[in-house]
Amino acid sequence: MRIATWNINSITARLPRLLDWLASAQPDVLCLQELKVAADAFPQEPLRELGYESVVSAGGRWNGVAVLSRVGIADPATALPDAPEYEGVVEARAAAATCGGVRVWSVYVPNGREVDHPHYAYKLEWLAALKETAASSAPSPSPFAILGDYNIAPTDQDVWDIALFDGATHVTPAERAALAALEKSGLKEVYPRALKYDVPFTYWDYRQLGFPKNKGMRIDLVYGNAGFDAAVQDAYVDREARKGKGASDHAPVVVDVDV
DNA sequence: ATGCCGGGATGTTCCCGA
Repeated sequence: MRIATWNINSITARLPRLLDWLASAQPDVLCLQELKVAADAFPQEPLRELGYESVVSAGGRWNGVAVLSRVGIADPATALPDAPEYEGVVEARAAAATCGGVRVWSVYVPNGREVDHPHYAYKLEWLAALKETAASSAPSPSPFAILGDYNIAPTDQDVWDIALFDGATHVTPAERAALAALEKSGLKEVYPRALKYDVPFTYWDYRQLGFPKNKGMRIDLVYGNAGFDAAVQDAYVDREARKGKGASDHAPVVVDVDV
């Protein structure tokens, strides 16, 4: 089974590229983030024509996540249990489904903006809620994984120049401690192959030739429980999808599992 | 080569992303 995650930065703007990518990469399950679409504008029909059912948590202009599956959907969820609110709202940042026997979460972790911004405290609260979900599901003998845009670079090597991130979000000890907490809960990161260069970045800013100069970040991550990790056959970042006009600023992470 | 930001609403400007 092929499972992938991709921050597509607007499913409306990206629909032609999304449909092309589904047809060529042939994932069985795809976790999407940053849909930037209202629930009633989610493109169910063209996805259904390619054989995909969807669990959608749509937030309108911002956020929005989904799980697409062509191997069935059971026990759908459209929010993280005990998800914290931001400015009085539970944002559309998590969706889950059991697809072909694998429990899959698609998550869009809050950005944090600046370390002294309320959004950063919210980010850490959100990650604490995510850890609770991880801790309750990781012991399951069935494969379980949380895929998505974590907005955290796990190590200093996961950004193109750590010196430029002094005092910035995405690299702080507290954020990395949240990833360590997921591992303590029984999850392990699935590290993708690099198809080019040493570090498999997943995001490159649109500005200042970020992609051609490979000024990227590795922030789209896959964490799985023991059953999932044991089933992994291959994993890679499909940087081809970042090329050309009309690309998302993120590339998909693809994981092949033998389940 | 992959080429100098893009998306969407509050709309012709602003907020957000990381």
